[in-house]
Amino acid sequence: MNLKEFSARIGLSQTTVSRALSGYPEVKQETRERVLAAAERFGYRPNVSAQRLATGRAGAIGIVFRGGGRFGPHSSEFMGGLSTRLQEDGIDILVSTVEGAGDEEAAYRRLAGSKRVDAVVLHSPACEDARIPLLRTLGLPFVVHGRSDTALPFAYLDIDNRGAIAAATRHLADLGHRRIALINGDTVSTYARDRDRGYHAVLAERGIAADPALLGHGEFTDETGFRLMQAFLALPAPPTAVIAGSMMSALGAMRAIRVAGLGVGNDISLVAHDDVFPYLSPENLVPPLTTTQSPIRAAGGRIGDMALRLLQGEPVESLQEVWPVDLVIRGSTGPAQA
Amino acid sequence: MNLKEFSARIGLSQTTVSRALSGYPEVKQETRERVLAAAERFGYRPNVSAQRLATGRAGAIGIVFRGGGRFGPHSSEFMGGLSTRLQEDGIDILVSTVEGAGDEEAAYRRLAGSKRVDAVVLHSPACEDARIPLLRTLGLPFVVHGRSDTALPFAYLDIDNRGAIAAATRHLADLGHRRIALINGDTVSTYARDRDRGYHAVLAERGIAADPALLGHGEFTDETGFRLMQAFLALPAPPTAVIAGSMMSALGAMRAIRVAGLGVGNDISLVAHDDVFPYLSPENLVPPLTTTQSPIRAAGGRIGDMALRLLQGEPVESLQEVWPVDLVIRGSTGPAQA
DNA sequence: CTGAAAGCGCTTACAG
DNA sequence: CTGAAAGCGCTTACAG
Repeated sequence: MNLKEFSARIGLSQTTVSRALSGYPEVKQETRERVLAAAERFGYRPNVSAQRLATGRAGAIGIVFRGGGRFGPHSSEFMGGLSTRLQEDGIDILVSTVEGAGDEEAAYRRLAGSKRVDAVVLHSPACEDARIPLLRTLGLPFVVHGRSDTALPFAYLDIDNRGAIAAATRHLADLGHRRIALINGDTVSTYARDRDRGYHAVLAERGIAADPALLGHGEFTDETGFRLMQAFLALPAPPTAVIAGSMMSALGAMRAIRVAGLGVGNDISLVAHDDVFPYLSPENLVPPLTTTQSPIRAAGGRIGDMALRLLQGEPVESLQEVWPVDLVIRGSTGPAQA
Repeated sequence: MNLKEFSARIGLSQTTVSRALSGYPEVKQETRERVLAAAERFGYRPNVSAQRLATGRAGAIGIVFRGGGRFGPHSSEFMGGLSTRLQEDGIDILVSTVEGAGDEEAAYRRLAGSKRVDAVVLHSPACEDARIPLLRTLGLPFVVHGRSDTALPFAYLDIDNRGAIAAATRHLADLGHRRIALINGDTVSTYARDRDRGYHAVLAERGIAADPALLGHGEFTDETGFRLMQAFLALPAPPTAVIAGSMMSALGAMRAIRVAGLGVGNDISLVAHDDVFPYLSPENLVPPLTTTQSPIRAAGGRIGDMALRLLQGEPVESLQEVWPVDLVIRGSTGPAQA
């Protein structure tokens, strides 16, 4: 049933019915109620394609993932928060997957050109990210999950990566550790740079010489965590503590520690950054893991919120947030062994 | 730029331009090339909302998730495959999240009523799933990931859950195990029933009495795996082998085994069903895990394919597949200890 | 507060 | 092989 039929059936014009359904103020309360009740009864729902064409709004927000749709756990949790939030406002979320970074530009051009989305969420920004000027050129509004160094302001939500890793490093230094390793993410991302900075700042603050051999970069997987930790343990002077950038890396690191016949928490202290996955809790590990925690799911929800506000015309300057990160001390960190 | 402007610019009618761009056969080759080149040069792309309204096709496929968007790793991998495949054909994927099962019906009604999607993918079916008759009533085409007992045929792709767990159980029995535990998924799903069946069939075949205390059900999380395994180990006669329904459960089970001071592979054999996650490989665990493996990502891709074919009018009877599952033997399974 | 009608940007049956 | 025009199902400026 379409609007024409439906409005004929209830003896009102299409105009009035449309307005009643869309919540416009100029409809009499009684009329609105009648329309809503009838829509419910007849099961009438406006055709979204027609609405979108008529209003010029796509009613959707886009997000592009590299790696051919190999969503990691971080992306999934983030998406869960984002889509749940956007759904409240009836906004669809359009996921595009591309193979490499080179295809990403084409994806944005396509999204913008075909008016398929009203805005996009940009994630995993590099320190100087070419996608930001591109989106500006395309006139496609965007919210960044993370930060980037740019001349012009933009909407973003980031967590305090620097502060988080600084807190973790400081906690370990307080326990007497002097050889502290860091398993960080890929090298181009701003978040990895910020974490490196937090780490180095505290080392300097405590008069600990930074050893490049104790700093590793790689994907947030169990395997990378394992491999990097094994390399650390094979050093002439292995670390007595390690900070893992994610729960996945931490699982691998724990494994490497055990394989080496060492104990987590007594021989080697371990802190992980936890993005909070419902299926993997740090307090359930043995020993329970000390973490810096920040639910990436909540960040997804908040970014959905910000995207909506951006589309309502809020200036980007008021859409910039940095979330603090808590350090939660559990059993995996302890005094440095002599 | 819209079609009117664009076609005026290149001196052709909207009709011809539209046909050239959509690949209709009646356009002269030379004209088509001219149009495509011009579209590229001017950056013209048809407005998708207008296309959708004109054609009556939503150009999108829907999928509904329960649990408020708390996507587990299985959903994510599946979605990666699905969206990558659909994207090849320019079909969007529309994710709806609902809280509980009760809200799911409303979600389908909304998707169907507003013509937001052309078809949906139904997942995690129960043995008798009310959503199947509902979708049929709504006239919304669908492909099921999994199977369900229904009178009428429908399109589906499932893996051979029964055969997979039967193979795992048989492998353990061959190694001399007589007390084999199974950590299965939730109880209502068809896949869990099929796995139970495969397990029980082999126990019967080998003359092993089934002990209900060795059969556990729950979410595929690290925590559930841990909890169930601890319960098994606390039995008067604990199992010497265990089959975990997912890699997540297996991680938890391994942890429980270690916490009990036992070794995986020597004291307790472990087989896991592996849906293949890029960030967690069974061969990287210590010991490497024996698994029944079936990439859920590939299943997502294939289901995208089937959905497309369904929309092209292929009969559901030709859209029914059951994938065999391989048993890959690694170090986590060994001879039963006396 | 309500309605007639134009317009959103496409596709496609029909005519040539 | 190409084009003029109707139609997809809404929204909304304008008029009353």
